[in-house]
Amino acid sequence: MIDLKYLQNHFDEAVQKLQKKGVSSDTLQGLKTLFASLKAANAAFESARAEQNQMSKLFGTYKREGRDTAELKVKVDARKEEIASLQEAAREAETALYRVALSIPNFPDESVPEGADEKENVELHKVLEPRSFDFEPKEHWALAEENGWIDFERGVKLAKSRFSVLRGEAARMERALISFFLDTNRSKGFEELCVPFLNNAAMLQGTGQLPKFEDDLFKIEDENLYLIPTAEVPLTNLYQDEIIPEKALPVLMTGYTPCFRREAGSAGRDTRGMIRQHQFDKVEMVAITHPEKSEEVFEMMVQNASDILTALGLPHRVVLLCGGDLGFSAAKTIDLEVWLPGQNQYREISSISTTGDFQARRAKIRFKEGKKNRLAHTLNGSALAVGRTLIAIMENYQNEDGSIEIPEVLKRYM
RNA sequence: CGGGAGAUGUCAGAGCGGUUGAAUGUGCCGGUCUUGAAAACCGGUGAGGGUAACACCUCCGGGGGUUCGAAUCCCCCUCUCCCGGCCA
Repeated sequence: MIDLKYLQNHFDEAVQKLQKKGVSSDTLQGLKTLFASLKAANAAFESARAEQNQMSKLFGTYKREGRDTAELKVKVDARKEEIASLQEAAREAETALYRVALSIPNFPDESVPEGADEKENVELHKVLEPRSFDFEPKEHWALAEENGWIDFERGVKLAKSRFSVLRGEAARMERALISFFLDTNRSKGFEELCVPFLNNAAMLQGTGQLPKFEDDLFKIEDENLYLIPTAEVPLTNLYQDEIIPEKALPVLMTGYTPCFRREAGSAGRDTRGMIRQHQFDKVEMVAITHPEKSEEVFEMMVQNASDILTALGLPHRVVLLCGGDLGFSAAKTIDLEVWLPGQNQYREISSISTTGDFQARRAKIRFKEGKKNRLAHTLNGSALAVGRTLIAIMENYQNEDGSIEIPEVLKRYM
């Protein structure tokens, strides 16, 4: 959630910043008004309640002194209804405010370039030269079929479309990649965690998936739980509603989880192959930092993900997202796009974001700074998306006969 | 899933319906003492909102109710622990 006091005191700046994310000034004006209404309603209710409390306390005094309380009771009763309605008004004001506030995206960081969509993202640099092929490189689904690595049909049979089954060497490589990623992250100081793949609504609200993006989630109706769309949800919310000692910062976590996404808005996109599935494996990094240290940790996370790709020998480029392409919670995002020779293009394989204090404010993740509690910064990033790495290896390590080499660093895992 | 017990501040653990936001112990911070440390003693120490700072409001698992007034009484839910069933 954005800082409502900031919105109140620096309205024009706020409008300007959120323009990059397509939020109208009318919406923000409405939010500002709701915030003012809440404060007014609270003030009215609280002063009425204060009077009531004082009168109630008198009963104790009167009784001890043996005085009659009948007159006092009449006085209190007279205001009862009024106070109840003031309380109701304050509650309604709060509900109205949060209904809007929770659906407002985060402010983009100053360093985020202007732009409407992914076409205006800025390539920062490339790592590794794509190899040249003396034959026509195939796309991963063709290679998958030739090698019997991915069983798309039976995945659909077991569940529905956009589910698939990895078989044999592919299944082993999936497992090898997970281990390789976790080990690498651990060597950079990230604690490895194994977390629930179902989280409750409060957690999904904490990281920003709810209330706005419920349609993108798989929900277990009977239990009121959601399949996580990314390990960012459980890892970040591990510290929801907690106050972390300053010396424990930064908290660096990594974990492997499957991720589940309805892909509600992407009908027709990437229907072929394993690029976009309802279920995929991912190893995630999450950091909770002191606000002054988040930039530094962000750079480290980008470097780490890039280093993993480099270690695998996968050519990639580092891209700074423009304002229009930023996600809901993100203040700043860098994508790593891996080269897919079969598709002859770069495709996203990792996305590293800082949310500033946006998620921390929602999830109440704070730390002790001296005597004061302060909102932390939260960051997250893939290192890496496992299925897409598998695809990248297939396409980059293919031979003319359709066979696939195993990257050197993975050999000890297979 | 069935039966019993419980949910209070870092933790432990009190709390007749009214000066209890909460005894006491413990932990932590500061001070006295000490060459230093320990011990002892003194003081401070939950969160959110609000304020220039006070005041003030809210929070004793969550929600609702009774009452002038609820941590204390009633109802519902959730969670934890113990017993039984089932089970990786």
